[in-house]
Amino acid sequence: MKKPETLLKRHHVRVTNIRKEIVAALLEKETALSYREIRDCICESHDRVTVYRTLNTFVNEGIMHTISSADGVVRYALCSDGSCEPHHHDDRHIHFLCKKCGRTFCLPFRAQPDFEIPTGYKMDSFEISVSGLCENCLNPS
Amino acid sequence: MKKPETLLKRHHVRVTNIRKEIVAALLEKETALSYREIRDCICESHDRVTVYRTLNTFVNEGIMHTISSADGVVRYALCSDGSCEPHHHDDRHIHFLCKKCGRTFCLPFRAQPDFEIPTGYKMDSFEISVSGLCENCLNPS
DNA sequence: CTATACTTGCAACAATGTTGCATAAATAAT
DNA sequence: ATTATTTATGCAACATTGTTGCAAGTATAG
Ligand SMILES: [Mn+2]
Ligand SMILES: [Mn+2]
Ligand SMILES: [Zn+2]
Ligand SMILES: [Zn+2]
Repeated sequence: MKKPETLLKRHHVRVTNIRKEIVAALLEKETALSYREIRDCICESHDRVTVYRTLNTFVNEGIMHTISSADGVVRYALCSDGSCEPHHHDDRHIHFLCKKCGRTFCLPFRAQPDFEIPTGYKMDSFEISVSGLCENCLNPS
Repeated sequence: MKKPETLLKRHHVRVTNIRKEIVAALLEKETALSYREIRDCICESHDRVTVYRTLNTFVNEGIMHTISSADGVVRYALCSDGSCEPHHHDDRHIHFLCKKCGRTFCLPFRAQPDFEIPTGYKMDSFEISVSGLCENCLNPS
């Protein structure tokens, strides 16, 4: 388990309470979280605006990336070590939305499929969102 | 070129002005449109709420489906004939977002790739969003 | 043509997200 | 350790998206 402070320093951003709290929430839950969920994990006294600004900073600095699911909710997930440079998110991994518990996971990188896209179109990057049942919901222990 | 009225009747929804205008806009542009873009295509006097309710009706009746892109904007696209049943959108096609012109296209169905997802997860459905350059922007005529 | 079922517009509300500006806090410099 | 500088925060205000309840209007079936 990594310390939020270490992570922030490694990315050369100032260490503040709200930043530590938000990173801690993401590290603890181990899933992607929406603004609302993040809000519910941190001290209530922080202003909404500060939360949004913090999340924007994290995305810009390559600390987190956003995931916009089919349900229209934007979620934030920690970038795995070294996978995201500032302003250059590496999107080679797949996102998984569990239909039962509603949690969103970044799946570990696996072999990527090839696509057939029509002639005339040029592909730069792609994103794959899978939905179904997560480990926990499929095999409740 | 199909008539909006025909399309609405085939789906057993009442034919009203706003419905004809919205379907006409989608048929004409041949791309997915956001609420904002749709609003700019139709008569200004229609109420916002009616636009949203119309779009919801269309999605529920299988006339359109939504696309939530990486930019967080929800777009609406006509379902190709027979591809969508009410409440049961067929998501076998790929969505393409052009980085230059910003337009979103539903690509015609092609062979689908296989995914490797980690053991323990069960996949129900998936969605693929590709971004890059569209026909028009790649080969300006 | 009339009855009825559905659609519309309006008012009100809630959530998300942004900007400008003064104050406060974190870090760098002394 | 103290001060100076840079950056972050809180507050007010605003814009946009999206929803609901309700009364009035309209499309369609009979
Ligand atoms: Mn991810
Ligand atoms: Mn589509
Ligand atoms: Zn689950
Ligand atoms: Zn284009």
